[in-house]
Amino acid sequence: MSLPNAILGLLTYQPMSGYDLKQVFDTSINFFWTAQLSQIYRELSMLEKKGYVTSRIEPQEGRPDRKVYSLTQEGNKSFLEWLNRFSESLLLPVRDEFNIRIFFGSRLPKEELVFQLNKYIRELRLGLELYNTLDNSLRQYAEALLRPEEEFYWRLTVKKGIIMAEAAIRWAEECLQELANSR
Amino acid sequence: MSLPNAILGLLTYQPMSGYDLKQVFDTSINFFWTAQLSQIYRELSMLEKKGYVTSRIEPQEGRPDRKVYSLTQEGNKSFLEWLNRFSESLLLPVRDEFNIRIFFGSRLPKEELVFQLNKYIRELRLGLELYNTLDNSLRQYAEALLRPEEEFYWRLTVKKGIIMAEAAIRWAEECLQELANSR
DNA sequence: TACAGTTACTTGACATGTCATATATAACAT
DNA sequence: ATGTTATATATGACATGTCAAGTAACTGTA
Repeated sequence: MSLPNAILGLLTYQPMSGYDLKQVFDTSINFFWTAQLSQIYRELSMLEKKGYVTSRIEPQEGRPDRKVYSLTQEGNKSFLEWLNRFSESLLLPVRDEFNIRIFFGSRLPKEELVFQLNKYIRELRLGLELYNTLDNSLRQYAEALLRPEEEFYWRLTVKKGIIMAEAAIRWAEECLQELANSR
Repeated sequence: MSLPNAILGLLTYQPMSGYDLKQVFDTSINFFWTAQLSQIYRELSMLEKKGYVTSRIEPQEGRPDRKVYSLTQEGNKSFLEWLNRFSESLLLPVRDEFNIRIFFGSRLPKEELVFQLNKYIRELRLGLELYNTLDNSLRQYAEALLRPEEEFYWRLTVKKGIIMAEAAIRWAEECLQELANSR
């Protein structure tokens, strides 16, 4: 139920096409809930069937016509209901494939584990850099979407990404330490 | 591809029924990769079709017969290949529904946000307690599965759970702080 | 004695997510 | 001239995950 509601939520800002939505996703929600274009298009047609959005074709010269979706009153109502209806448990099932490999770590050569842990750390550091540059451009993003009052909350979600990535780096470094000790 | 390989990995310890596998899951892998019984049964029959496991019916008195699955040589080979084939990117897409709601936080009453953040912290603390008691029982678990040499790696996965939960708690507390400041 | 809970296995429908491919045109670079 | 990237939408096959219910018989509790 997250993706359709994330889409409805973004459409509360302004009418957008599926392509537009993907752009906004990639610079915001994508960091904690990924969506592919194909999924967005599918959800949009399902939301239209339910009457939560309406579409309007905008002819364009030279490039394919835009299909712009707008939120309906029922769509807005449904979104706000979802937003206010926090699930029983706020802890969603974690899916961490990297941890599965660590779980079976005794079957891997230690050098391979050390190599992969270092690679993991490198990738997390790249992610951190991305979050930090994103953090700087948040204000412009808020202005572009005509939603300056959202900036505060967007900043909180970015902060979570940063804190979690830093924690994962610390964990991986401890793993390297313990692997070195156990040799 | 994670679930079938997690199952194959557990079957390297000893032959088990789907029900057994679920028990082991619930006390270990479930913390970073959840699986429902129905999923495990489905994967087992698919793995059998591929020739990665074989099954044998163990008649039981009084209760339904057990269908015990054993790893084949090809199954073991396939598992080890998967284990050694780390994916290009070690950072799987994160799915954090709680963060979606924070993203749209301006649409929620502040008291509701504060309430949910506190609930989030409480749940994470409960999770931490669980991890800590689990940590103490890891040795017995390792002995029960006749795999004392795995304990070291299992402990690393538990450590990740603890570190990540602690980080999430810190984030939520910072959110509460910032919400209080912004009032 | 009735009911709930546990052991054990299975199926079906559905929801969600991924990957590959298709169409079409403009702008830009090699 | 040719190829790549960006704009824009869409579909199909498949993989994966969730939810609900069904069968069957024992064990423990009220």
